[in-house]
Amino acid sequence: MVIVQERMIGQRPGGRSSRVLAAIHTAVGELVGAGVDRITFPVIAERAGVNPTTLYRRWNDVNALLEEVTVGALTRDGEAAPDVGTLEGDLAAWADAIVTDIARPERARYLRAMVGARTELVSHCAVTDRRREQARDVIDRAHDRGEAAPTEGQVIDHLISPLYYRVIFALPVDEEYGHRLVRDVLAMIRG
Amino acid sequence: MVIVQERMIGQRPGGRSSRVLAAIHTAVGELVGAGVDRITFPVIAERAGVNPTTLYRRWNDVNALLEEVTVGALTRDGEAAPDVGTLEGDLAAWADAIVTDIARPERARYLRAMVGARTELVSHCAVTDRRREQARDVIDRAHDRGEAAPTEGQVIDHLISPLYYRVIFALPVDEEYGHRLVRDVLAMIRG
DNA sequence: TGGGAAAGCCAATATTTTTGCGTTAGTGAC
DNA sequence: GTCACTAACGCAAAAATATTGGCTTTCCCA
Repeated sequence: MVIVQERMIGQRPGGRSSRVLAAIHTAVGELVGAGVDRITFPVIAERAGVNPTTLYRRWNDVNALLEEVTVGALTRDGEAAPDVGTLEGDLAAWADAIVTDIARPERARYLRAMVGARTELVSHCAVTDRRREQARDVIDRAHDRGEAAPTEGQVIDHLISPLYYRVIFALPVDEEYGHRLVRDVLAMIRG
Repeated sequence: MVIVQERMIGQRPGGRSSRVLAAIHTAVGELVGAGVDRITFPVIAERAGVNPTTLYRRWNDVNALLEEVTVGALTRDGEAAPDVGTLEGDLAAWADAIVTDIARPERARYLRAMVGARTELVSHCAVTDRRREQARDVIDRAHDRGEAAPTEGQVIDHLISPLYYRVIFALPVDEEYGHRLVRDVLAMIRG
């Protein structure tokens, strides 16, 4: 006589598992920050003091792990888009912040790894979701001041997309370029 | 007595080398087209009837080979941007062509692999250079007709970039989206 | 033709990935 | 508390992939 006990089969968030996960995330961050070129599971595992098998079991490949770390880091630091007082000023200052952020070599490494991890269509991109919220803020402030403003989609398509596109294809990005994009977006809403 | 003979030390375009190269390119194309998920050097080598070492010697990694194949394919099919008779019509038809092109799963696979291959800054992106030429054509035709037209850079930044951005991040793309981008670009030059 | 080197192949080695299975340690039930 | 259950980790062996040294083929040019 066997009684199959019905129980909540769930994850295990506490204790050792979380410690291991934290160690792995930290290790990845250190390696990427140090500019290590060959980031493999064995390398990460050694630095985290963990068995490589654990990594292979939990993630399909290195890119998937890098994506997870990236998303975690991006959702954690929730700085708001700068508030300068005008739409053009807000957009320009925000573009500057984005440029200095994504022009960092390790951020580029993360982004490219993320792209490699994608295999099938998704409805939204976690990495740029934060950007979407920030765009929302800037636009709302403009509306409150009675200024005409682009839509959220327009900001994503014509400011965020070109910037990320360039970083991903390893093309140079600077503040002047960001400002040009801002001018284009503003011209768009006057058209 | 040794005489170091000064000779053109160059590549070797003919004979076996070119046959091997062609076989490799073909093999990659077939594998990508067939949707094979794990494309490794041994797999490619077997299909091409070549020793894997040849691949390791010639390319640093699979992504580098995929990039080469991609660039070759893109520069080969040199269809011109459609000529409808108006700037808006040209841009819309061109956007449609791009959407149907890059929405294909194997193209997305190529693009993502390319991105993974990039490690250091480059001055231009071979894959989108063809797009730049096409943009140039559309803009020149508009100018010839006396129409106001965006700059080449604007077309790249606000039409090409958002489209590729979406494909790379595995976000859905359709013709309606392309048309929205075209409308934004046109609004921009009126602003 | 024939010298010289580019490009291939083969074989040995290193590294990474995969898999089966024993062990550790969170978690809920009592 | 302690017990049963099992998710998650570790270990070790095997498979696959990547790397490297040295030899052979075959283009290319004189």
